Amino acid sequence: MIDIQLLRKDPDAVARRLATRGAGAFDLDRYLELEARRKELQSSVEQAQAARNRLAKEIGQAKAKKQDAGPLLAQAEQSKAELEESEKDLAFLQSELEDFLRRVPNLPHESVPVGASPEENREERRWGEPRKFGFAVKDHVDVGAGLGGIDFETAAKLSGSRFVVMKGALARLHRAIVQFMLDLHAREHGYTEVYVPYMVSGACADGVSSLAKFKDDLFKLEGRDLYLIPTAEYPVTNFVREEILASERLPLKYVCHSPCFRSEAGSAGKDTRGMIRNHQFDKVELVQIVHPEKSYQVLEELTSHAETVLKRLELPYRVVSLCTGDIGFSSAKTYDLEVWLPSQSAYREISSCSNFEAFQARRMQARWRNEKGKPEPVHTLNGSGLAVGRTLVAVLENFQEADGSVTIPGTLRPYLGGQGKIDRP
RNA sequence: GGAGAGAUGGCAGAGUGGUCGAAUGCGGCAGACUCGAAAUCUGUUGUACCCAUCGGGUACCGGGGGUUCGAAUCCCUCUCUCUCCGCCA
Repeated sequence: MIDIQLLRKDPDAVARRLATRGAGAFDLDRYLELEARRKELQSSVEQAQAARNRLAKEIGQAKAKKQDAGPLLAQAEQSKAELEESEKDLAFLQSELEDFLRRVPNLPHESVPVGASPEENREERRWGEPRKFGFAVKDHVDVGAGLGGIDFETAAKLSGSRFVVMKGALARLHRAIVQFMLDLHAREHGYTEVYVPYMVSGACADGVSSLAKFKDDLFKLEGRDLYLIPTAEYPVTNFVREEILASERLPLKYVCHSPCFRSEAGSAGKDTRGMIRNHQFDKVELVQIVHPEKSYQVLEELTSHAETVLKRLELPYRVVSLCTGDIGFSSAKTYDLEVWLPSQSAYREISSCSNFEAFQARRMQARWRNEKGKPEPVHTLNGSGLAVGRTLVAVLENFQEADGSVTIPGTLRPYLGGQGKIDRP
């Protein structure tokens, strides 16, 4: 949630900043109306409650002194129904306001480029030189099929479209990529490796994003309040939900490998071929819980941790700062890492690194105790480090050879028993 | 899946209808004593919200609902934890 104090103090400024995300991000008039009604009703309810409490106390005292409490009792009974009525009204109004506020996206950071669509994202830097191929490049589907290791027909038979079966050397390569990423972040970047549930409650889902707005993107378990995680961010960030952390426990740095499940409800016809956009894919996720004043420095660090994966794998990429119209619901600022895919002659997203500031922390009630001993929301960040399926795609495409084999990047070879190349079976 | 027990503040643990936001102990913080520390003593120590200048008020004893003038305390329900039985990778 956005900062309610800020919203009360200067609703116009909040509305102006949210407008940079696009029309309809925030209905200022609706907010002002709800808030005005809430204030008035809450004051009157609390005054009535105070009167009731006073009266109840007097009745208790009268009874203790064996005095006649009859008149007081009659008086109390009389005002009861009226109070109950307005308490109900207030509860309804408060939940209405809460629902409204939970649907409001985060305020973009001032450094985020203002723009309506991905075309207005800002390229920050490039790394690596796309390789010149002396032959016609194949995409990862054809490379994988040629090696007999990627099988979409079997996957479709089992589960429909947007799933994959991997076999043999390619299944091993997939696993090697996971191991390499986990080891890199745990050993060199100081993250603690964690294993987590792949299903979380609706409350956890609403802690990191808006369940009301995005439930169609998730797979839900029939008849239960459980959702398959679309990213390890969901369980891992919620580690600190409803906690008040001692200052010295920060920062918390977690790295987590998990499968991710996405319905891809709005993606009909998009990236239908191959492993780019599947219902199930693996990802190694980086999550940090930090002091508020450190979060922008940490965003740069976390992004560089994800970049290190691409550098070690010798995959050319660029870093893009998403514009106000393209950043996610909860994010204040996001860098996308885009890897070079020769078959598309384009950079494609392989990681997304975001600072959510206190937005998720307020939704989750995740706080730390500041120097004055007061609880205040932590800042949360996460980034893919990286999406495993897309990394496999990038390796297959960038390291393919004219004879159909694939050279294995040096950094992965220790994870494959020293194997330097994947050949036709 | 069946039977039983339980869930109270940072932790332990009392409290079975009225002055309980909650005893007591531990821990934390501040002070006294000390050259300093330990020990001891004294004080203090939950969260959110509302109105307001000081200050006052409301809510919260696992979640939700109910009974009552009044609920940590009584009733219903859900969740979780523990013990025993069954099943099982």
